Amino acid sequence: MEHFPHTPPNLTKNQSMVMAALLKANGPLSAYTILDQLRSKGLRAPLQVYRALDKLVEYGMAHRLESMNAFVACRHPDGESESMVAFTICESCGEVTEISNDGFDRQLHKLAGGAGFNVKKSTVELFGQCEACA
Amino acid sequence: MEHFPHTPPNLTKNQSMVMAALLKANGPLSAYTILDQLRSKGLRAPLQVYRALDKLVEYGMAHRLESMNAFVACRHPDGESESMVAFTICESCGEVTEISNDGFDRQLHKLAGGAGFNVKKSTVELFGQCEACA
DNA sequence: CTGAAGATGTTATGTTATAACAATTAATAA
DNA sequence: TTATTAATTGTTATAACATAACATCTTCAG
Ligand SMILES: [Zn+2]
Ligand SMILES: [Zn+2]
Ligand SMILES: [Zn+2]
Ligand SMILES: [Zn+2]
Repeated sequence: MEHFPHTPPNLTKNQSMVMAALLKANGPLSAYTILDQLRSKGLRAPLQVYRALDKLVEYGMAHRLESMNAFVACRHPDGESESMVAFTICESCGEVTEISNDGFDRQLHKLAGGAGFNVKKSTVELFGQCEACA
Repeated sequence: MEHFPHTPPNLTKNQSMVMAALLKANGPLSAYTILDQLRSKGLRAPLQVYRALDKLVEYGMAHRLESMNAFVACRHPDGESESMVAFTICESCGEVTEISNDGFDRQLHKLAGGAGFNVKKSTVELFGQCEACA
């Protein structure tokens, strides 16, 4: 839910540094990995990273991968729905991609709705093999 | 994937104790909560619980909720598909339910397949309000 | 300017999970 | 049975992930 890619508010110093680290990474980063990368730029404590990540996730500029305790920059492909987000995580090469689809979003709400449940936020993480590794 | 509810192999002592703790709980339990409950029965270290949980998850008798770092007994409703599992997690009362659906499973594979991804295992966790709390 | 809200810095602590190794028990086969 | 192997258990220590609490500083509307 609340997925607003490509909508960068004015980021603070710490938020900018963390966002830059996520953008230049080729895959998900843990908060502590980010911290290590930014120690040379003055960051010293986990909280400085977690606070920045909280905001970036709130702004829709980053996502948390629950199954990996890690974070990625939003790579929302243009032309795809912004409704719901799913991630594919290749177990061979570690590549993570972000996909979404209106139809799937509706299916998901329908599935839950059938059980009387009103979905506000979803975590969908798919493990398997990417095209290159298959 | 590999969801085999109601297929209990012969469990070992620790596995049985952990499974019993999950079954009598009304919701998800963290490994450390399980440990505390089973200290009186002789368990002393986190690994004893984690090892049992690993097996129970492998057997399909329990599930790990990635977004909560917690575990639940499989409550797979009879008559539902065993293909893929989704969880609803009520943000008001904490109730967790397990649902699955063949159509949704196909949709999910199709969505990923469209991106060239072959899904082997999925994590779907839905947050919102249950019927009673809505 | 001034007060309120937000962001930062820092220390300490809480929570979740695994490494490494020794000992024991269960299953299998000669 | 007995040797061999595989699985499970027990234990200590440590790694990895996340937040509490509090003081300080910055931003910005009124
Ligand atoms: Zn995104
Ligand atoms: Zn791959
Ligand atoms: Zn189940
Ligand atoms: Zn509820």
